[in-house]
Amino acid sequence: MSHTLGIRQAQKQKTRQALLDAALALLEEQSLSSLGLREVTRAVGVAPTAFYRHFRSTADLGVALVEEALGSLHPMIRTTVSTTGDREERVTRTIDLIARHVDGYPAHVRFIARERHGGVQPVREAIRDQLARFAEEVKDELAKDPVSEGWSEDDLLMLAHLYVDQMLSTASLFLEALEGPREARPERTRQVAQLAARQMRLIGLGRHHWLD
Amino acid sequence: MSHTLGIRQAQKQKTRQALLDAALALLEEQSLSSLGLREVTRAVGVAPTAFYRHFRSTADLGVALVEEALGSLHPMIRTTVSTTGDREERVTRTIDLIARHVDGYPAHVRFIARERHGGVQPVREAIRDQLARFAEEVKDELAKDPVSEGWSEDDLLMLAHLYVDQMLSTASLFLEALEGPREARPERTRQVAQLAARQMRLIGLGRHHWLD
DNA sequence: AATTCCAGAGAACAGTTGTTAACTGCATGG
DNA sequence: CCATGCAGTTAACAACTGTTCTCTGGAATT
Repeated sequence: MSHTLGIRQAQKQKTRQALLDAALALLEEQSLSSLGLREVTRAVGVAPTAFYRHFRSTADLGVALVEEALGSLHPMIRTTVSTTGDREERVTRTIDLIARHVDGYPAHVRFIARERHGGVQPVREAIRDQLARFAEEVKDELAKDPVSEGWSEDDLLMLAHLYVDQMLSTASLFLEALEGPREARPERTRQVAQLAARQMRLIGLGRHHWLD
Repeated sequence: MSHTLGIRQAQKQKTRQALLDAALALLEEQSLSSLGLREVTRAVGVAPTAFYRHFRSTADLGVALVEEALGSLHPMIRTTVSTTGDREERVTRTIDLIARHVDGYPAHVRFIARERHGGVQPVREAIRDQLARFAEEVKDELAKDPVSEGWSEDDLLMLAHLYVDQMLSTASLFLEALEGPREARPERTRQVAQLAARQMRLIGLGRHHWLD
């Protein structure tokens, strides 16, 4: 199925990726709506006009970044929600996985948190769609759990959205800890993990008494 | 206590407010990090240099907008959380109050949601501080409730943050409904209210079984 | 009534932006 | 091997940006 790309296509994809990477780096200290096309090409070391060979506009590049940041996350979601072990263990495992992801891809996390309500409509929509897909997947996994017996489809989706929002909020807090003063980092990370654990535990409790 | 301002100070405050209003309007379709000082002064109808008489930079103006958008919200929070009535009633009353606020100040809500994780550090910090103050106030109100007997201070604050995040998320959803196609607006608003009600109900359930 | 103060105006600055057009050189397919 | 395609370059454009300095008119102070 996969076809070996010619030298030409390979080089094109390479600069395209360089543009995406440079943009992501520049977005650490600004929003997409203020990201200039020249700024990006300058960082890559390529002529401004080369940008148009890959993207119509910076908004278009933003949508591509959404794919990159969230597209590869689906398998992780599935495995996370459906991990075995007792309830407390699953909570800590989930939070640990989030922390690990933030550590590995901080720029991606920041981009999503920032542009989810950002000033560029197409990007907002792309993020909303991806998160809705996540919620659907979480819902499917929740449905398999015996605890969900008797739940309506609406209620399952409501809970799924709550979980997704919670995960994003937690990821954002981990990121803040990561950006804070170096010496306070471990302690702050611990605090965030503890807060997230309690909140997830409380939501889990509400879940178990939903049908009372 | 209040002193009648001279013509001079009054006129100054008037243009200052005009700058804030114009900025807020311009921020409906972009982020603060891309908002230009000339853009704002042009919208108001004053010379670009007049801007410096009121703000050091657009970031500075952003911080002022945070005060305007969130500063006046504290009394509302207090009265909301401490309203009487049975649990179901309190949930719907709270959500109704949020919806009303979004209706009345949509630009403020959008600004806070957008810049909370936005590209301008001082503004992010200002919003974080204000939200932390909100959480403290919610915590104080929660502590008065007999349900909170035996709760640790940490757990109360954890729940307070969960509620604050939930409120902001709900407000943002109401805003999206408000911005959507005119004909789908009532139905979409109803859906958001229903979703928020269920989520708050579930959190409330978790709260009541916290000490099991 | 004379003086000080200061919000806002005006002009100019160097530097930036997105977009256009015509080009070059090299990998590709006939 | 040669003709075509196309990623990236070069140059130029009008428009825009934040910031500085100088000036002005009228309110505030004395």
